[in-house]
This record gives sequence, structure tokens and C-alpha cells, in this order.
Amino acid sequence: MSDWTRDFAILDALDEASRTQLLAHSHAMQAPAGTVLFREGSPCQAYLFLLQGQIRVQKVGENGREITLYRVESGQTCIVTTACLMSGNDYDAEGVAETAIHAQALPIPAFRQLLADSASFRDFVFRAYGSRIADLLLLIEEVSFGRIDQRLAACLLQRARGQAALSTTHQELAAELGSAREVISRQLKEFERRGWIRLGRGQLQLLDAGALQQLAGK
Amino acid sequence: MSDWTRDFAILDALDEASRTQLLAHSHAMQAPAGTVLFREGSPCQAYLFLLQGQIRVQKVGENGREITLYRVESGQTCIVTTACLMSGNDYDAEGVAETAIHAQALPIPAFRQLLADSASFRDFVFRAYGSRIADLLLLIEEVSFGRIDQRLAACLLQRARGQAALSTTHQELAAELGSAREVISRQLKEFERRGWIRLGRGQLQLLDAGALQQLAGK
DNA sequence: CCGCTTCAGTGACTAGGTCACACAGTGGCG
DNA sequence: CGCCACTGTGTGACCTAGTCACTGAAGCGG
Repeated sequence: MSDWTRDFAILDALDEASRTQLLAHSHAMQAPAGTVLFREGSPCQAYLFLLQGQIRVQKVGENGREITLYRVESGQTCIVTTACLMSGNDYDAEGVAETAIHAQALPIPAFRQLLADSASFRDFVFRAYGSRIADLLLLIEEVSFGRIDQRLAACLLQRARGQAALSTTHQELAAELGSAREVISRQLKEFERRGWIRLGRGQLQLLDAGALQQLAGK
Repeated sequence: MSDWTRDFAILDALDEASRTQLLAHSHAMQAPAGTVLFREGSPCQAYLFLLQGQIRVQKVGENGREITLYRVESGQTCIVTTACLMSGNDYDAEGVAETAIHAQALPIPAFRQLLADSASFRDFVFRAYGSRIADLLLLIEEVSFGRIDQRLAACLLQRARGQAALSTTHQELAAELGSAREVISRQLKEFERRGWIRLGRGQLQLLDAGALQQLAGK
């Protein structure tokens, strides 16, 4: 088995024949961090597996505001790509590499063939759909009914991943949540006033993760 | 071919063997208008085709506010159901019959079998996914970045479907858009002040569809 | 050290959501 | 017919979030 397949969970689930088929017909591709992989309106030619790295999929409004829809991580696939593929429409979101990425592209005919041949591949594809749709529904709920302070608190905790500090700008946080930079700045200032965090240029420290947790969880 | 299959577009696309398979393993079900077909947290046992009628799929927030995610119409399938089915999770949305409905339910094993056997069935399922995901992304964009007056204007036009009058309450419109009744009332009042519509209890008339169109399209 | 760029802070204002309450149609029922 | 409950609508006061315009501070390259 070649090197890149190590992190590629789906391969374990596939039978030998399907695996061979997959490897034979797909080709490797890679891109540096910051690459725009696809944008709204561009067509879509291949089914994409992400082998290594992270992709942010986002919507960009006319006024320039952004919101992150979800992230594609190692071993996952991008359902917006798949959705376009199957329905024949163009992309209606934008994908940006957050890190350098290695991916494997499976052209449409080979994709269809594999779908036909392998039950485990079908399962993988459908499971991906299912969990993404759940993500999107949750996002709609948060955007429609959620409070920005709670969403921000959750966002900070998630980004910190247990670390006490994280490097990010207010603008990035705003783009994550689909809000405006000024709003985030004010909320963060309020968090700092309460002693939950300490602000610095391009970075911030979590002083009281518990308080954030409580706010986020409410 | 039995009676209910008339409006069932997918049957035309399926080969004879798959069609027979589909009909043999699914069973008919029906429900009156207003029935809650599924709600958040309930599990999911079968793949559902809607033969006749209309289903509204919505999210309900803790505070009671609602937002319509999409509608399932005759000949379509509900992807939230499918998503749950394949990922094994419970529903994370609520489905309500807006009219009396006739549906056909295909139990999971038969669904998987059909997916394996019929390329055209796979296409149907995937195409449904693709267009729904596009819908959801559009909804996220509107909710995040859109203006409520524009969304309301679009909603009125869509509901009127060329008719000059429509019967609905402000509360229903608010639930459609994920907004609050008072907000909708005020917007409608403003539309009336501009001479675009005339308000009545439980119904309203469109006087200047063009103006609404222009507002909605901006 | 200077000047440019990026990042953050702030006040004034607008849009939209919440709360509390008033009041008007409508339909049932004595 | 008149009373009454229920549902739908109108409205003011207030709060949260987003927008606009601007200031100033931090870092960085020359």
C-alpha cells in the first residue's frame, strides 16, 4: 500500500477489489495553504478525498461577509463537491486550503463505477452526506436562533482545543461565525472585562475556560 | 401499473427489474394534513417517497421560533430521512404534512439492495441530495446575510404563485422565514403603506407584484 | 527611524428580535 | 341577539446585532 493511504480511513473499509479499483483510477494532487480550491459558480469534475490537511468551506456574501459552513479533514470528502458532481450544478460555496493539502481525485466515470461495484464505498459516501447535512442543519439553527456571545464562546473553545492560548484575529473569528469584526471585538472585550480571556494583537489567552463552556452550553 | 405511480417521476427512470423490486418491497402509507411525520430526536426506519401532497421540514428553536428548511413535494424524497437512515443518527429536524399525503416507504434493507442493483435509483437518490444541499446552502446565505424585507417579498411572491391574493397569517410567514411575528407585521404594514399589498385578517392581496419582485431580486 | 499595512477600539446609527399589552374580528353558544 | 373565548394584528419600549466612519496602536520592511 502506498504512503498516503495510511490516514485514509475508507480504504480499511473497502474490499481488496474496490481498493485496487480506487487506487488505479484516481490521481494524486496537492496544493499549498491558502489555495482556493473551488469558488462559487465553478464546475466540478472529480470526486475528492482529502488525504492530509484541512479545507474550509465557506459562503461569501455580497457585502464581503463570510461564514464557515464546515471543514473537511484528513480522510474525509467534500460533499459540496459530490453534490455538484451528481446534480450537475456548479459549486455554490467556496473551498480554501487552510493547510497544505494532499488529496486524491477520482474522475466522475470511475466514481460512478465504484459506487456501482462497492457497497462499502456507497456506505462511506452516504455516511459523509448524512453527517454533513446534520452539520448544516445545526448551523442553520445556530445562525437563526443562536446568540452571538454563545457561538463565539463555543468557537474559542473549539479553536483552542485545550490549549490556553490561540492565534487568530477578530476578523477570522467573525468570518468563522458569519458575523462582523466589530461585533466580535466588542464581545471579546466584554469577555476580557469579565476576566475570562486576555486579548493581544493577533492572539488571545483563555483564562477561564469553564466560564466560556458554561456560556456556550446554555 | 398501480394508481399511485402516476405522479412518481422516478419510476419512469428505473428499469423494469428495479421498478418491480421497488414496488414489491415498499408499502403504502398515508396521513391527514397537519400530521407530524417525524420530529427532532426520533429514529428513522425507512426510505420515504412522497407520492402525493406536501411536507414542510422545519427547525424549531428553544424559544419556539421556527424556520422552514425546505418542502418535499410529489415525486420527491426527504433527504433528512435518508441522511439519518445512512448515518444511523436520529432526525435533527421536524416534518409536518401540509396537505393530506400519500407516501411509499421502503425499509432499509430493501433500500440498500436497490441502491446496489439500480444505477438509475442511485442517480435519483444522489440528485435529490445534491439539490437539497444547494437549497440548504442558499438558505444559510439568506439567513446570514439577507435582509428580512427582501426575503419576505420573495416569500409572498412564491406563495401567491401568480394569484392576486393569498390566505396566510403573519405568524405563518414568520415561521417560514425564521423571523418573529411582530417583525413580519411591521414589514407588511410598510408594504401596505407603499401600496404594494392590502392587508386583511388571515389573508392579503398583492397589488403591485412588480415592486415586490424588484425588492426581492435585489 | 519612518512610513506602510494590518489589527483593534469606539461612537452613532440602523435593522431586527423580544416583551408586554391593547384591541379587533370571528365563531360558538346560551 | 348578546356574551365570551380565541385567534390574529397593531404598537411602543427596549435590547441585540450589524453597519459606517473614523481613530489609533502594533508590527515590519527599508
